[in-house]
Amino acid sequence: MTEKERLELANLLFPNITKTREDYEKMYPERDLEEGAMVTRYGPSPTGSVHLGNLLSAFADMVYAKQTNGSFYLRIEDTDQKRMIDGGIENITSVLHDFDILPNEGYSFGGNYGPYQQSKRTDIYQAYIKDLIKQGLAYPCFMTEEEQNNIKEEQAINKVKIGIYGTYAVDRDLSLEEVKEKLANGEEYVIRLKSPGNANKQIEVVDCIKGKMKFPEHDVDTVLLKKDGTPTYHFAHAIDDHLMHTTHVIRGDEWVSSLPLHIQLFEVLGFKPVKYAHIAPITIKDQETGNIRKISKRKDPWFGVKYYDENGIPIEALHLYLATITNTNFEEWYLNNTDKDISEFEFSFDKQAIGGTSFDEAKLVNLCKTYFSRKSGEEVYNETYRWALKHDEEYAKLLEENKEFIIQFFNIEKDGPRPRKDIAKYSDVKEEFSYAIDSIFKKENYSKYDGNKTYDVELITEYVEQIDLSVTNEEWFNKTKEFAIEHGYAGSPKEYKKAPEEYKGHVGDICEALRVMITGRTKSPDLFSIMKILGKDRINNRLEQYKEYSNQ
RNA sequence: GGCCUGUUGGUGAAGUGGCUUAACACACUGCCCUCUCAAGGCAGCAUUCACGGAUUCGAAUUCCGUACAGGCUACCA
Repeated sequence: MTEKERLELANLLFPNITKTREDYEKMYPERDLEEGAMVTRYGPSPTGSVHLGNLLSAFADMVYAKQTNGSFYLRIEDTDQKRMIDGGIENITSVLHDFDILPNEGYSFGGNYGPYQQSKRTDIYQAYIKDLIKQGLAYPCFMTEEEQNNIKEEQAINKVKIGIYGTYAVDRDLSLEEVKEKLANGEEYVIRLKSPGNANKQIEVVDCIKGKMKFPEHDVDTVLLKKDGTPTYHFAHAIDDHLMHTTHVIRGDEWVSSLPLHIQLFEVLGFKPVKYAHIAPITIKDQETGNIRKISKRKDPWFGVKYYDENGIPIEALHLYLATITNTNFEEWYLNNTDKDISEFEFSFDKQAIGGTSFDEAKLVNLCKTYFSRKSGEEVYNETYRWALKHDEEYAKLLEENKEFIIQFFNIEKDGPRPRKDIAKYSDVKEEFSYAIDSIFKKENYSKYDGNKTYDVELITEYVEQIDLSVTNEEWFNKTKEFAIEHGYAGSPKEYKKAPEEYKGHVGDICEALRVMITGRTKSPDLFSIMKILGKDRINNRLEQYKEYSNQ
């Protein structure tokens, strides 16, 4: 086709597209950002629910843009209208809000490079397609599904690469007359790239995470515009990331094999290339098969994003976990920088795992515990309260009524250099501090404590009668020792071990009895602190309850 | 079938040719501390980096082959 014929074809195919690519280039000028600033984007497709993997890539997008004073934007990739699900878009934005992974630009966040929704950009894509046709770099293809399937079969039999390329691309060099005829017949068509590549040549690609990779050049005439006039992912990616001036495309690993196509597309379109960073999928070792597999919604509850909220895993702790997946050296840094915020850590692509990143639940739990241990009692209260409001209204109400009182419990052993690590989730708090609120204690009582041991209530009652709650912890313990010795118990476990037959037990046993009667559990934070907060009346009340319980 | 990528302990992993008799963390086991837990301290936990070969004075690190795993091979993203 001559240049003139191509122009005619372009106008024939896209009569309503009046804006040119030059118009769009002017509309979306280069961003005014400082040197090294990264522009990243999260480009979900509203075809299913958000999962951990999505969160991970969005998190990485956010973190890199933030630390370079760049921009992180949200773009809805909804070119496949068939697979759209109801509420899909709303779900994406609400998850980003819930998990505090907030773009500073994009769909529902504003910005100058919109619309940030691909289904609203059809005219833009078509303007570029029209230009490509004018230049002879793309062409309409009228092949039917059947014709394509036949080619596929033939290729499979001959064991050659599958796809429309080279001599298989039969509509590549149709004359203008032929095209007009097919159009007149009402034949449907797609627009394909007239790939200039040669598969015998190699290209080297540098990925920010994976490093150097070699591929054969892309030579398939990939579909750019579908029958319905909407772009394929590949084409939309090239146009959008160029026009929105993305500097780093951070996306899932499943895209690496499209890299030769994407690079070619940028070349053909005359765009400045973007940098790519491909994140390995989150994997898990299957308990049954022992194989490493992609994390799955069915088998792994942590995969779904709801899990974190429902179980009361703090968002910040999840960020911590995402950070440890994103950069392998983050974990050590966090452990050694107890007073620093996650934003002070410098993320870098070469500290990112190349292979699959395995999900380690035990590590998540531990991270959560560390997170809680660094929070003050007041903070624990506020966050737990917020969570309970949504998931356990009854408890929220109790927290509200007992606010100042329960914060005292949350603060036990918090001031030292080695804070307690006993809570991992908000949902643990109610159980862990069940002794702090009378009404909960009454209900739960000693039901959770199913030890066979019975304790001497008379002895403990006598002990409580003489107790002085105004003294220091040390004085208290010395008194307790004295009391133990007076009543035939050893003053320390060591002494007891030396001659067990001489004693009824040791101080620890008295404390244990006391602990069980007061808290209903054999483990608790510092006993004396609990007693001080509870006060004598409550303690006596618990003793009464224990009597009733043990008489049953 | 073709094209890519990966494979270090129970787990997550550090490591990019000699400083590695493989860091660190989680888990586990034992001891210590101790009123119970938790935390903390100490010790133990891969003589070896999927396997085979090559290069080198020297390899977990480079190259080739094999096995296994994952991804892509759509008018889905």
